[in-house]
Amino acid sequence: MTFSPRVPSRAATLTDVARAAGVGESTASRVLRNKGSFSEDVHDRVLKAARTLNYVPNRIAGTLASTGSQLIGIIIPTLTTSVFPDLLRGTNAAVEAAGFHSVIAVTEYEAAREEQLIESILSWRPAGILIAGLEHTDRGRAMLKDSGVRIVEVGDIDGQGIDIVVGFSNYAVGRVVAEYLLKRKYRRIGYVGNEATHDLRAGKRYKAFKTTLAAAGLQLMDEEITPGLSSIQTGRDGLARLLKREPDLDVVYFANDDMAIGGYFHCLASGISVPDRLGLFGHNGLDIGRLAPQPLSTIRTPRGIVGEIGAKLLLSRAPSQVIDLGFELFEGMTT
Amino acid sequence: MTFSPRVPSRAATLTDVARAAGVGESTASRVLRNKGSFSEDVHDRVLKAARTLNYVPNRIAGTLASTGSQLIGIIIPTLTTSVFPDLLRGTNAAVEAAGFHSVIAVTEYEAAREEQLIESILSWRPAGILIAGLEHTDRGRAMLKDSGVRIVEVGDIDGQGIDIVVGFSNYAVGRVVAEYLLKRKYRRIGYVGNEATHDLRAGKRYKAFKTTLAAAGLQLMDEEITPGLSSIQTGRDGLARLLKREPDLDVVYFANDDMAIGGYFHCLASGISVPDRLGLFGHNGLDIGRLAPQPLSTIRTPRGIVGEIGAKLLLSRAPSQVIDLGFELFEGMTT
DNA sequence: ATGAAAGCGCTAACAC
DNA sequence: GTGTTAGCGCTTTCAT
Repeated sequence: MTFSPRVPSRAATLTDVARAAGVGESTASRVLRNKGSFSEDVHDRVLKAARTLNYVPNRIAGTLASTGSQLIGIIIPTLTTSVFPDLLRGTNAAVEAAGFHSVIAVTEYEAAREEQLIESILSWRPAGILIAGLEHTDRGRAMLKDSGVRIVEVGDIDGQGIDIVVGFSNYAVGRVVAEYLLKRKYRRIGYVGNEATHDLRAGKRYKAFKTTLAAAGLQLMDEEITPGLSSIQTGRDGLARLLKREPDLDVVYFANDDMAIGGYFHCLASGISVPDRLGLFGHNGLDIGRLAPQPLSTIRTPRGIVGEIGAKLLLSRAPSQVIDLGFELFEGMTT
Repeated sequence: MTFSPRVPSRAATLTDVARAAGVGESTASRVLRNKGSFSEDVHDRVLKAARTLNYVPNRIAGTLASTGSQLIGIIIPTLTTSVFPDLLRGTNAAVEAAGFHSVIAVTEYEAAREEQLIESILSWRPAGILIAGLEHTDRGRAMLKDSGVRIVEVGDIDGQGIDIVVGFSNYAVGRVVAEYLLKRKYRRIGYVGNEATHDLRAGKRYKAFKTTLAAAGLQLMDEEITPGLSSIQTGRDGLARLLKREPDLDVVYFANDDMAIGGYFHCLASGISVPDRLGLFGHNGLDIGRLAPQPLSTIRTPRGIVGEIGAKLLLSRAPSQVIDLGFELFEGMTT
């Protein structure tokens, strides 16, 4: 029987590197972070020691010691539609370019879950938090505000922000869409959406849409609100039910492109001619709508840019502010 | 002039809570984590103190002290196609359900960047890492292996894994597609893809595809490899160039659905009848292809499930293993 | 059941 | 230019 030498399986620490290089810990730290001063010779020895020891710095410890994290919290409602991945793409580019990392959390559009995730993310002491929307629970909002870190709320500017707000006005969208449809002489107007509790931004568009119609002396002929998340399926089924009740509608406004495409499929399947017999209007400007046989009329939102600008401001010392990035009405072939 | 009492702006710490509750730090810690024993009375006092102080635990400190993080590192090539968000959706559900958080990093398909991100992610001492693909730089692979944490490689099972591998065989995909096209009597076959350096999985499909053709005594009539990332645009342009050289092709295999849809658009725009005059075959089973005027023939991959199972195994103590989740050939209307 | 004390691995003064 | 020292906020023995 032989004794095998005890091999330390734990990862190498700064202390190990310092010892191997024959210098003090702080010197090794300075070299590794390229901060402060040190001699050429020491520099080489430390780097060599780090390499041979396969040293990977422990940022957990570094963050604790310096009280300054390189983590950014990202809180979004869902990953099911491409809307938020598009946003993420923008944020991530900016975040990684700055040497930070994103910690993401998905609320599934549930307020209670959001509150819990805010606390959870905050417990990582991120350098900042980027969160979708302006509506949070009182406690959630209080935690964000009291956290002392930069907060960026994205995607919606209709309401009271905490620090920095980047997005566009969903009220304006609802109004613009209504005005457009009215201008195009549509009068028998329907709406297909999902419960506003699930998507507050869609609720704002809906509200402004109705208000604008009312100002023109019109009102929604009928609407179909489906519970749960929006999808191609719910859009398709929703339109079918709506038309069963009101076959004479001349246009339908959908809460988003997914549902609108679903509606479009219903029309294709039922032989309803678009846009002659029925016009369709969506929201978001997703690929799926742009690439449909007849490109979907919709509102194109600057999701990637919102994410990117949001992240950049998050990492900046800019003063609190609201940035309206606007949107674009795309007139496709469904209206 | 009055003195305002100095308000500590810093966040409350465990020490603050303990003091406010009139107990020791360790006792407060036990109560807050519901671990160990304490009296009913102490329990209430600590919780009340925590609430009134708006205490948010500092997991950075907690992790450092307990050497056990609640962070999972996720390393993926891109956020541009919906393939990886789909994956993410699966992982995130499992990760959050277990009370963990995902730290994501995007390599943009660059090996050097991946290596750098591996180190960067590792510096957060995650409980595990989920990474796309089996190919990494030597140093990247070494760092992963030596990290001591669970590593899950997803999306590809053709090669040597480090710990746990979840995905499907891209070689098998290439072979199955070739066999299918041959069975359908296609003989004048072309390929449109992007540089294999950018998407190694696509390269494997391509290779197996050619090998299978060769075994049947056939070879690719022509191919068009575009540099850079794949997109609808590159697929469209690629097919156009390919057909200019070889107008007599009867089917084209694309590296993925994005490119295939681009090719489909080229056909629509140029009056090329699909599939009579030219067949098109993609890969991934994206919505965009499923919802095209003529549903795209493609390979449907179980991305969400791969992510979910991968994450579950990541958090488990399961032994190292390879899990083949397979794929499905979807015969659409473009072949 | 509870508290004191010793770190976790690092950074940031502050000496030298 | 370099080393020593004192924490960062928490968890974890180990007494009591």
